[in-house]
Amino acid sequence: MPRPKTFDTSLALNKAMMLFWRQGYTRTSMRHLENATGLSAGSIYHEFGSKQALFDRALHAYIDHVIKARITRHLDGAEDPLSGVEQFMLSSFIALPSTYQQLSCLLVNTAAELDQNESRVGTTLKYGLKLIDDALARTLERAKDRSQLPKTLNTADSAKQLGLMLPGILLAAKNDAPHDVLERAIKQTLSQLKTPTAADQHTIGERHD
Amino acid sequence: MPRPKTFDTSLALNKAMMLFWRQGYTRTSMRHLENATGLSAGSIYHEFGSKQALFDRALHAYIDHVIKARITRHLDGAEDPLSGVEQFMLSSFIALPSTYQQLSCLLVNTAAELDQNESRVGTTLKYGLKLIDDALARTLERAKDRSQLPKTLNTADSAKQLGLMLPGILLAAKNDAPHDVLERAIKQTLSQLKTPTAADQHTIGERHD
DNA sequence: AAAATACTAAAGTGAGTGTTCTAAAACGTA
DNA sequence: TACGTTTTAGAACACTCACTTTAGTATTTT
Repeated sequence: MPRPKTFDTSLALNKAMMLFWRQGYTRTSMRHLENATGLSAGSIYHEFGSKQALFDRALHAYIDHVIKARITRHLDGAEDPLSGVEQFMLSSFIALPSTYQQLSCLLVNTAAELDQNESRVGTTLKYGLKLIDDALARTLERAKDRSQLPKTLNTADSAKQLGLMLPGILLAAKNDAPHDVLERAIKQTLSQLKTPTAADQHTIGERHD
Repeated sequence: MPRPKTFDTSLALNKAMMLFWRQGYTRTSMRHLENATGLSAGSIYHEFGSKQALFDRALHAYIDHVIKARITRHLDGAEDPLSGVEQFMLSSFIALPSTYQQLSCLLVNTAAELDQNESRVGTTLKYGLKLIDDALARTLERAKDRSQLPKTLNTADSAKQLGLMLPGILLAAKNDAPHDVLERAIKQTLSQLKTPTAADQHTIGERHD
């Protein structure tokens, strides 16, 4: 019986996500969001509740679309797991679709910008980061099965090691670091994983915290 | 002839630096800076010109005091260069003096928060990051001289590799990542450097960009 | 004492912030 | 046609922001 809504919620959410991605949370004002979504502030608050809640949903949308697509494409969907991992790492700062270029990563940006006491966004953030770590570990395990990596390698720790490099890579890329330097650091790390080390022997098995 | 100034500029700068370190640039208002320094807004503007200029000087102070102290203590001043590097990496998220605790790193925070077109702060930032990379490379080279690392190791690339991990480590620590996971990732990376890999052979010598 | 400089405190600038209110508009049903 | 309900745009709210101005006071030298 009531008046039906005239806009597409998920389309508006996507517009908001792109804006947050490009500008971060703080630098994006409600006026910007009004312009980007085509909605008025009233409608936005009616639909999403608050700027923070909208951001949380935008972050979720980012994880579900952008991150999961990259995981599927470069990791789980990779024919060759080890070069898939390399592609995944490289794709964090190059070879993005043209519209997404120079956008860094919303997850990393959020982790840096986030105020500790915004626990709602914090849990969404951790969910996204864990998604990446797990996918990396899964793919390293697959590489191990194919004897691309030594049997002694701790894949969970190695996945963490790679995951820890991503923020640094993105920040460096944002600050005009030459791409070949980043590329070399990634390739060096991966080639080190291929070589068995004494340290691996001490940390086989368990490790579930 | 005139009335001499009654406040200590470098002391006020240090107070401002601590505040920026704890809260970041955007979240620190002029009112906060007035309270922290004990100066009135008028005096601050007379002395430093603008909030941005004050931040730039605070960042310089951070580099010259905090960063250089850590480099001297853990890298250049280390008896054992390799374990010095390990201590340097670990000290980024633990074992800080109690007053500095939970403060992450102003350099990393700035790199993340920075708007690309603030070129003044951008150059200061690069200066600080290069300081770290160079010190790491220097110390790895020293470790190589003592046969702690293989002669084939490219120290510049390895320094970059370690430097790229720092932002990730700090962001992870800020987001409640368990310290032992971070510790293991660091130690694993270092033990990998000790093992010669095929990739090293291709990248010996040159590399000056 | 006069001149010059340093500093504080407060008010005020104009722009921008997230959020709420209001009232009109648009629909399905009675 | 009129009603109940929801959507919508836009004004308005109360506030903070960086920054400037002004007026007054303090401390020095000439």
